[in-house]
Amino acid sequence: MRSTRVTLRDIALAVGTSTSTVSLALRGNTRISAPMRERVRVEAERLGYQGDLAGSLLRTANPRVLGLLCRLDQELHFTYHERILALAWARGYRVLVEGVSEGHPAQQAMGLLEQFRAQSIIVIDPRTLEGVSAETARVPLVTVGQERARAGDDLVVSDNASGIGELVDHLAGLGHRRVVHLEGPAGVSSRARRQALCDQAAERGMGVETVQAGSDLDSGFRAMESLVEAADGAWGLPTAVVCYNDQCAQGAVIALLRAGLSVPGDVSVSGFDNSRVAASRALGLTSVDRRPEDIARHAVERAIARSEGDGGGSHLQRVASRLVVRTSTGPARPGRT
Amino acid sequence: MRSTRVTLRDIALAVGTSTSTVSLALRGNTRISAPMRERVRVEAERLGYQGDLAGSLLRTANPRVLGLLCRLDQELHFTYHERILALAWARGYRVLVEGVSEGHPAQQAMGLLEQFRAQSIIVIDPRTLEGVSAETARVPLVTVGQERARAGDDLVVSDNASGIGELVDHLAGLGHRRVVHLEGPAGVSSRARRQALCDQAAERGMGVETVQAGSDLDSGFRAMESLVEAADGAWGLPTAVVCYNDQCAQGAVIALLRAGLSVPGDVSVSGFDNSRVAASRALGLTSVDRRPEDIARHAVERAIARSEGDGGGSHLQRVASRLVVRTSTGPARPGRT
DNA sequence: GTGAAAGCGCTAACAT
DNA sequence: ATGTTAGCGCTTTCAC
Repeated sequence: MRSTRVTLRDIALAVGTSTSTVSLALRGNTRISAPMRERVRVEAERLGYQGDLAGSLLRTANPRVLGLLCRLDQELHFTYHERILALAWARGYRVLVEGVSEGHPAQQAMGLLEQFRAQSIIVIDPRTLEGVSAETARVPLVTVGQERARAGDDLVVSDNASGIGELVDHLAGLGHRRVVHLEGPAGVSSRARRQALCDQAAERGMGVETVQAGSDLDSGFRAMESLVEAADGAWGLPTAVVCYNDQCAQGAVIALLRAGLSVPGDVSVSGFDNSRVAASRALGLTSVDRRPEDIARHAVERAIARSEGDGGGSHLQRVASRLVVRTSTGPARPGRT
Repeated sequence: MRSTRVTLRDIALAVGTSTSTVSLALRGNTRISAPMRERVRVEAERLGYQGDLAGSLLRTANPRVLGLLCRLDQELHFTYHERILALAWARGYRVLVEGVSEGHPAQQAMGLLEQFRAQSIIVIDPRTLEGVSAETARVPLVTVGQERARAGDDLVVSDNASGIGELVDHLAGLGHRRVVHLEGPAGVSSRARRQALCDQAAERGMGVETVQAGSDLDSGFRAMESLVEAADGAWGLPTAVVCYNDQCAQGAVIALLRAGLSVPGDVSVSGFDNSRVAASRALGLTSVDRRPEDIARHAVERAIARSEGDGGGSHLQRVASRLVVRTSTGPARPGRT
């Protein structure tokens, strides 16, 4: 809790050299002799030197700072965030994270990142930028999602088809001939996922019926509650329900259990995103994994390239998803459709 | 995506004045005449001026930057984070958020905040600093949790007793004479909560039996699974279960439902934290709310005071919790203990 | 009411 | 192999 900061100058004075030597030495530049580098390192340690980014930021052309804009209340965004931080750090980049939420609009968040000199910004899900014209951004954007936040930028997109294809195969193999899809909230992502499901199911001669639900626990709960009411017993229910995401699936499972039905005995349920709850023993949701590590890797890759001045055309990276089978899906009850 | 930044100098040149005037004008200093302030504002807008914190940070003694260290994978931390951001922003402070996670240890996170000149740091839950000697921090810390991260710092603490007292009253009123407590992970927080429950229950002549569980879905699920197995039917089960937090409670509910039991018909279940899942219709958990808005308010208050040089003794703020009753608790089945 | 000048801590170009 | 110098964009005296 010392009031005055230890600077390069303090180290230089202590070692008896110049600030520029200290600066280079601390960054491990080989222009400085090994022994000198060591002496500097030791002295910096002793004085408790903590670099000041303000000075560094100001001077250098590429301060190696990336921005990240996401909605941290969504677990998947948190997963991306974690991976992105680790990867960027390993490459010597710092990441400034801004979580967009009700009390902290995207406009503010974006401004702050630019004020701190983020050289390029990774945006998880274009909807995070709702209310901001992406055009106002003065830096390159790398979007993770189904569509670019702004033309000319880079995009890392999940390929839903692969994982959903595996899911449909899995369900067909278990004898399910018809599935109900609990659809997500209106939007590109939801549409893309539904389209993929319909396409893949059609190819395999499986029927899909779509019901409006949403992305959270209660959307799934309510939608399933309605289905159960309308069905009047297990015989009127579909044998399998494919949900927009894991939260929605969780709601659906709870509704089934509350109705005295068994999962997967009476109804099989699948989710999407392979989140923590999916992996839990309590639910054991069969779910589609989007390989967040790979997505994060590509996003960081592009963000760094852009921050280093790569202005070449807008890149597109497609990452295949894959199915993770757990206990929430099982054989279709014979005799039911 | 312009390559070169618009600076104060650019605005000054355009308006035909000096950078110092522009600087003062943009910050609304009344030393500058109103018409001049307006001209500067307009020109800044026209040029798309975006302040550069690097310069500002470097020059000014109190750059009005707070740091926030939390575990963003926990919903409650996210809630605090959101409130803190909004409150700090309203008072003209920026907040740099660092989410500690596996790939991004507390040491790194703390270092980064200091490098960016955070004047004081709010730490949600002292366990967030695991692996870091808090003594190394060169700035004041404000801890939110049950104990200080470092002696001499400020603490904002949840008063468990008030909410848990209400909970015990509520359960007693419903006819419950004995409750089982699903305890959280070993640690101060868990201990404090258990102690509060035992104290409050003792005062009202209610019996408490403690079972080791944890803080997540599966801890609750497993613990409840064991209880159900051991009980062999509803008659051997407690009439009410008080869980460490909402996640744990959720696991407990799912275990009960899977066993064909009803909540609250057979067993009442309560949580802690009043999270989104507690408020969901699917679960409707009776839960203890910690008034995160108030906690956030006090934390921001102290952090700002410290950043402005308030060195006076270490403050302690206690925030009362309160019960939120929902549908997961109901009358005890008559005849059962 | 406004401008000139100094300097925050750092890095990069240019000496030596 | 190391030191000197200039300057990043901003705020803050201090002088007018």
